Amino acid sequence: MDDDLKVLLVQRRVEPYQDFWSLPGGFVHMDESLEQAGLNKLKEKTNVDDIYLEQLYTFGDLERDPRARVITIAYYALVSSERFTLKPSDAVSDVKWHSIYALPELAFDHARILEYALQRLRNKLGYTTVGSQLLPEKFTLPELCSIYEIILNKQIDKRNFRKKIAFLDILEETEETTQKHSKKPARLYRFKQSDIVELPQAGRNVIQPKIPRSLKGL
Amino acid sequence: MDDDLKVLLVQRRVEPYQDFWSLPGGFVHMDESLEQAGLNKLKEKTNVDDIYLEQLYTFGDLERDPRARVITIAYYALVSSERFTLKPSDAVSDVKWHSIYALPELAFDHARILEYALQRLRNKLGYTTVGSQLLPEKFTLPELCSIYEIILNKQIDKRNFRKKIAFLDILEETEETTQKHSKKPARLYRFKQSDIVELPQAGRNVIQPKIPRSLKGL
DNA sequence: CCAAAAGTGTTAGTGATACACCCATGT
DNA sequence: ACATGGGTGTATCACTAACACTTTTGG
Repeated sequence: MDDDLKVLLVQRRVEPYQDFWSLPGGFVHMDESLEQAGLNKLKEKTNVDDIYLEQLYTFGDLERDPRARVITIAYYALVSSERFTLKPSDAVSDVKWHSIYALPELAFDHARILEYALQRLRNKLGYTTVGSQLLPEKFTLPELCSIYEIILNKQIDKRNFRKKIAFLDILEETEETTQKHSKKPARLYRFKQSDIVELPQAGRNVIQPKIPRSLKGL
Repeated sequence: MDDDLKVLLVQRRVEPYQDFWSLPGGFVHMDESLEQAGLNKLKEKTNVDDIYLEQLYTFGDLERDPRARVITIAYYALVSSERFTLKPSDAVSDVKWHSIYALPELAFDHARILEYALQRLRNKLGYTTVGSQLLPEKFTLPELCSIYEIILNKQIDKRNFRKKIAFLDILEETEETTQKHSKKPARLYRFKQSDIVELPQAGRNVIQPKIPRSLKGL
């Protein structure tokens, strides 16, 4: 919880794009499912398993890698960075979290992949409970709200937010409140279902960027 | 235009799944982009090029094909079936359009792929102009409406539909009307932009299944 | 007692749905 | 003249967005 949306990047030790930052990845083995392969790659660089990966898109343009034709099946996941202890592997010189709003220049077409991922994440936020991945089991409503604010990169009205969440009926109150936050204590909540669920139609578009009527002429 | 949503399937001549119907496909060559590969495969079986393909999803489970590990990068497209003349290739015994609402048993995990595709298509219909792919350049509003009805598999109120379309401001009137449809002639329209565009936020959910409030508890 | 964050309701506007009749043509 | 499909308007309801003050705690 440090109020930023970050991406895990690894720094390349070898050409091409030596010293550039890139998305962690590797080859899919014959005996791994795609998702399992993603999990394995991730485990090599970090210490997390038991994490929800979602397939993003498959990138297969011919010029993606100057050395050879490479097809990348991109996955993404959300985690609290607290759950990680990074461990650089041999092939890379460094592994680090980077704010998605202040990225270095990336290797290959990885900037494009990230852009696509961010867009997807923002959409998903509107009709699923993906946000749950970024919080501990129990959390406060202001914390949940700030997940939305950080990912959507805009301010959200907290009264409307609370109303919407209440209507969606996806949380349950606990008896506990925060302490020592040096301010007024906040009630802790937990998700009724721990996995990511689709919101009912009526409750979609939880919070989405407002687009003025005048743009209708698209 | 025969009032049904159909899928192009090929019948397998060889094991496994001999005589089963399956989605057309093939291997991606080293020097083809993924989309180009899709177009090429399609061209082998039909006679269309110049068609908009969209990547659906990449399926990579280990048990998909009993012979070997196969990763399938699925694409889908929409076309008026009139634009096609089918030409069976050597590897298959037949190529045919099948109503998506009355499919035979399919080879491999192709039923699942199709299900996924239909779901995606229905969603896209709500916030893009994909439907345009299924119509000739000039078409009537009832025709456009029936595209929605067929794909969503439900009735749509034509007054609300016309209102919504007008508001979206994506069509332009032509001077022409239909003739000889043996009934009252209908005005012909055309899309202002010939490609698929995203609808403005305000105009999304053109037509979507109504979900009663009482389901809010997901 | 002051600063900081938590918590709480109402109103106005906009988009969605439901619904029934007249019109133009071909036969 | 009639059958068929094209075309049109209104009223209600539900969701969204905007907005300001009080409460609780720690220092």
